[in-house]
Amino acid sequence: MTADPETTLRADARRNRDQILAAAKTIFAVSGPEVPMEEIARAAGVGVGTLYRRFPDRDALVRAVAMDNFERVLIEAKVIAAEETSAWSALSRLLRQSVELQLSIQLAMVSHRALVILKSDPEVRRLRDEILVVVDELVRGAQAEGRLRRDIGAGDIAILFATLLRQVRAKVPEVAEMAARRCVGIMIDGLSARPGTELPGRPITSDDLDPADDHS
Amino acid sequence: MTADPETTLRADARRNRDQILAAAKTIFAVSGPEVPMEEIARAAGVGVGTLYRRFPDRDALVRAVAMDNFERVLIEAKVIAAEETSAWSALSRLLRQSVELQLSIQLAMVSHRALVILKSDPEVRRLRDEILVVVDELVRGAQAEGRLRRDIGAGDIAILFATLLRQVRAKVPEVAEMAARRCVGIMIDGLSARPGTELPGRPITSDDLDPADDHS
DNA sequence: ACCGAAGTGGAGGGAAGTCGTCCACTAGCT
DNA sequence: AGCTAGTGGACGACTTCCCTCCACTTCGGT
Repeated sequence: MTADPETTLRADARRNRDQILAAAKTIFAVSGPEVPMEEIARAAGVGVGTLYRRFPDRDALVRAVAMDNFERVLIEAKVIAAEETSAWSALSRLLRQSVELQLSIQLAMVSHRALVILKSDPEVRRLRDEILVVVDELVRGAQAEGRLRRDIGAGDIAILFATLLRQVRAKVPEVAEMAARRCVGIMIDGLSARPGTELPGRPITSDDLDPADDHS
Repeated sequence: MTADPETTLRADARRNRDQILAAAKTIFAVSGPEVPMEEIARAAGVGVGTLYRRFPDRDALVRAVAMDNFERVLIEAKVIAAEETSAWSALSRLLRQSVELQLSIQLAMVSHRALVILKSDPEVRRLRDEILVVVDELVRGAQAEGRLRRDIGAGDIAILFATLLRQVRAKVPEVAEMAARRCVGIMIDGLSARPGTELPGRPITSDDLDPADDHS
């Protein structure tokens, strides 16, 4: 479904489509999935008309962005897992990269809006689950190696990063970016095994994150 | 300015005012300072009319909430600092409590909206600065004790917690709450001194957080 | 008990912002 | 060179939120 319509697209249209996707990814990442469509269009250097031609409505765009990102992350995760020699180093490298990769929205199922949209799309869910499987393996692996604290689940990590990576504002953009990177660093240290304190509650698994069957 | 109007208020009015403040605090904490006024009114069990009678506009409400919270936190911080025997234990206890105290918005100067509002109010700033002074002392103290990693500033901590404490959604509310608590735990561990990895950039100080002289 | 002042709720006018359509125009492809 | 896919952005409908206003209720002193 991703390869089909892309091939039949005229060259310039194709380019625009990619730009829209890229712009949307960035903007969604910092401002959530509810930003005005026009802003996305502007950032992509196209008109709203074009945007709507390509993605019939906001939901379609969100879905597309999610797909794209999940795919990228999944690949990245697999590559890293293959390259690194230990699960722990793979995990921490993946997390560090996630700043650039804007893992945020992707895991950020944390946004209610995005959540309901994605929930309905089995394909997206499948991808997401695949990612979680990889992460889960890394987690278990790193724990087996004795590098990752044992009182933790993949869900803990997901939540940690999903919430952390959004919207760190500061005086200057560079500071904000640095801040994000530092936060990740601190968190990774917090994750590593050590004689340290015990966490309250029980490890949060990926199941805990599943889209709630919402009542509202 | 806080004691004056409260005393002349009729008993029921007083009660309503408090409920509004409490509701606003909670709601701001999870959804940011831009939520519809009506929602706050509803949560407080009053009509919008009442809300507006007590706080002429949104800004006034935000200010009031900030004042109230800053005051509470400041007191709390001082008490803790006095009770605990080491700066590190004081710091980590304060941070742990911040979940309940919803330190979020207060430090969450992170929200652009709140930021500009509070920036204009010298009284609020004074309070905020006082808090930062206390935290700064704890940070330095804990570092002197060798318990807190040295490559960190009060700003790092502020950012860490401000971003972390907002809106952790999950299947069930209890899980969300637990998740928040666990995140804090992990972060505290990440903050503690250890042979661990070095952080990128330089320590972020409280100055870095100061309201930007904004161009937008 | 009673009454005046203080307080209350929520309907509704109006401002602001978004959405998605539509169509005159441009530029790829053959 | 022409046909057609593609483009941009003005625009009307609609939603959302703000805050005012006023008929009604409640408090608290006498």
